[in-house]
Amino acid sequence: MDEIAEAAEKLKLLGDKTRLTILCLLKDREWCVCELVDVLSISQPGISQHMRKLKSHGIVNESRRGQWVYYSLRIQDKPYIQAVLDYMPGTAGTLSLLNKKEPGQCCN
Amino acid sequence: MDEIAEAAEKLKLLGDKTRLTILCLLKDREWCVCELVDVLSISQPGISQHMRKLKSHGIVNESRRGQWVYYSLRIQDKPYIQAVLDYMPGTAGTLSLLNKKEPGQCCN
DNA sequence: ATATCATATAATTATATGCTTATATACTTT
DNA sequence: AAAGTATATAAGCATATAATTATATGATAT
Repeated sequence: MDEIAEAAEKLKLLGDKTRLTILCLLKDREWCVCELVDVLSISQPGISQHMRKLKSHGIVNESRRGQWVYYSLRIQDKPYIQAVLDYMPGTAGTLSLLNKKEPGQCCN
Repeated sequence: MDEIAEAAEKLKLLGDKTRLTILCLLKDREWCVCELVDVLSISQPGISQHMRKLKSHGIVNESRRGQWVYYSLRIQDKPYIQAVLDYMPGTAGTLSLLNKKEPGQCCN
């Protein structure tokens, strides 16, 4: 697959409101699935499926700790994704767009 | 629509191989529809529909001159789109990915 | 006016996408 | 081992998307 096709595939992943929101939340810290469920208006399997796509394209890291699964950004080697996220709100700004507070203690 | 939703909508436009290729071709000069048809493996109505989407989101300018319609980038005010395209090939590199030469004199 | 060329729109179709509910897997605690 | 909690997978459905073909619009030239 050529350079353009590969970039298009990644950009398509960013081109979904829910996924882009997740990536914005991940800008400042890792999040576990239960926290994302708390904050986004979508079911747990919905979150899970989005994370699988992001993971399969190498955009997030997965880390199982105890019964929880934490996701974090993995975009050091993906400059144009970094560039996009640089122009997007971080955790706090995204939460306020969602009219949500930092999720409580669902995982610890 | 909030900031994230709006960005997602624009990124979705970039997340299609054909459209992203068109934007890469437009990096260095304007192109008319007939040239794009020459170079991309897609029908003329296909091109037309992609250009309409790009135009309706303000990503390209349209300029009718004679019987031809020329499109050019309009991304000065869209920094993250600029950033993405900065990492993508320009006209020449894109043509070589497509195994095509500069289109001949279809419009003049 | 008519013919020709360039582009746009409409209608259709096949496929992809995002979501939901139901169920399975994995880990932890008792 | 059994129950409880967190996450993942599967199946199904509704909508969106990108392509095609057919047709309409618009501009130019004879």
